[in-house]
Amino acid sequence: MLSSREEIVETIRKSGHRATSQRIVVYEALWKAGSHPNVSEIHKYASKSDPTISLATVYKNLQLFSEIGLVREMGFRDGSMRYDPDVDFHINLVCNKCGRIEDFDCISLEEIAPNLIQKVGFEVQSHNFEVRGICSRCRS
Amino acid sequence: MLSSREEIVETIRKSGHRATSQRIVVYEALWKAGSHPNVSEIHKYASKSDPTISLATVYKNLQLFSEIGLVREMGFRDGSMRYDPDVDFHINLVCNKCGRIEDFDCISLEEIAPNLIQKVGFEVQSHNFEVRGICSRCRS
DNA sequence: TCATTATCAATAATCATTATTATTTAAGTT
DNA sequence: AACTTAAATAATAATGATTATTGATAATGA
Repeated sequence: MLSSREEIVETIRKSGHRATSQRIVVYEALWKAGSHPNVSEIHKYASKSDPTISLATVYKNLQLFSEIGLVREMGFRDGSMRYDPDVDFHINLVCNKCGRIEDFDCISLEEIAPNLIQKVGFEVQSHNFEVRGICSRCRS
Repeated sequence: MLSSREEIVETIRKSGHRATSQRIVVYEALWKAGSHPNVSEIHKYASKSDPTISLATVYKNLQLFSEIGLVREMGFRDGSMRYDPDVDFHINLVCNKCGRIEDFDCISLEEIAPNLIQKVGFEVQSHNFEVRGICSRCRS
């Protein structure tokens, strides 16, 4: 997580984009909105800081953040996209009953599939590792 | 892959559902439609066997197949759902440029995250392991 | 056969996302 | 500090995938 406003501004600038107030608001909302939020949840939180921020702006900036590696997109069963600000490799345990998503740390992608670039010529940019089932709460 | 019509019929019946001619057509179309097709591609192929089959029927039956483990759903960036009839654990290498999806066999989920059920009480039902980047064709 | 119930086709409705357009603004330049 | 201009924004219309609805049809069990 980029903690200070200056860090966020710098990261966005470095990527060749403008550090607008809306972008900072969206990035902060991403963390406030809880675990793996979807766009409307992020928009809800962003609206608290900037009541006039448009939904389209939230969409666009989440896309930008995804491109510059600040967030990870997770395509979802219900047709909505969710966003995970933790871009490190891990498993998302998704409960099929309650929909809750739990992070689970595991061995690295390099250990699971070593040398993808040399073996099959595939250059890794991002990853999304979902395991679906029933969580502990729903089982008990 | 369930190769014979009898095998398909039996699998659907065992799950407590009717083995209608439309279901068999959809299941067969799933394989004919090539690698990781989306719903409209599957519908296109199903229509060749049954010209009156409805898009909604294809949707419903793919959902059913997913529930009974005959197919794996893959939520996608473009908002459409894709279907992978290979339900064994593997990595889907998705190219961000051309959209092509390549399968990559790797070590098992049990080796990556042993005893999920004992460790965190999570009961695994299905999985979707996506690694995105640039494929060999697009890099050269 | 008849009754029951799942499934079906057709299409309308929904909802997430993207495109459009006129306006505003960040950030470099003078 | 004012000027310039491409980039970003707000508001909203358009798109497109998916789901809901409804009346018809067909499988299954009594």
